[in-house]
Amino acid sequence: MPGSPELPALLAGPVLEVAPRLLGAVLRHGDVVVRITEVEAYDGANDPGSHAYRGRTRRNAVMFGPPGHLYCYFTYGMHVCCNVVCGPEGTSSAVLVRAGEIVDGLELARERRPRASDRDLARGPARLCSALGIELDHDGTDLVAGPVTLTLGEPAADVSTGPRVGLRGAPDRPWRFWLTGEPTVSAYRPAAPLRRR
DNA sequence: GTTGCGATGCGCT
DNA sequence: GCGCATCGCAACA
Repeated sequence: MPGSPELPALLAGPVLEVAPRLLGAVLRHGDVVVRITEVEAYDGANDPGSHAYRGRTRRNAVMFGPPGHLYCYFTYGMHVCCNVVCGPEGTSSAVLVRAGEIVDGLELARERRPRASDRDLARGPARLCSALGIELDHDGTDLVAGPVTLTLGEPAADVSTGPRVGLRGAPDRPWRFWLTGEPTVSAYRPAAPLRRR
């Protein structure tokens, strides 16, 4: 099922305007469909918290490309997280998809995450990718053509904002957005200091 | 609900 | 080598 052809134009605006527009949008991969409930904005070269802050590398190359593509990365030795690339081509901003509600394909999502409650199936960026079956191979996916597709809805009516989760290197900016009152929004954890081994 | 900590491997300095 | 846009589990409140 292809996405809407006007998606890239809708995502080409400033990241702080695009990020809240993704709340309530629908991310689909095969039979599993997620309604996005929580995101974070990353402002490319201007943002010490962004993977693109120190310039282009092989890993972050997709962030520098056109909007409407998926940037996937591997972290903590075992997890995949995904972002929606936004802003005009040549800039490097993106929106991390942090959490969502499964709205279709519940059985398959449960198979992929057998120990999670339904509320936790896509509560957290790595959990969301796991439930959707998104892997590193999906880095660079065109979100109109698929296999992963994004469909925007109407702008959300009740949006909350706060500091981003788990960053050590960046000053706190209120660039996390979520649907107020949603039970599927991930619990806030401030960045933890390093522990000795 | 909270806090503490180990798992795990790649990207980058 | 060091650090990481995390998670699941155990223990506690």
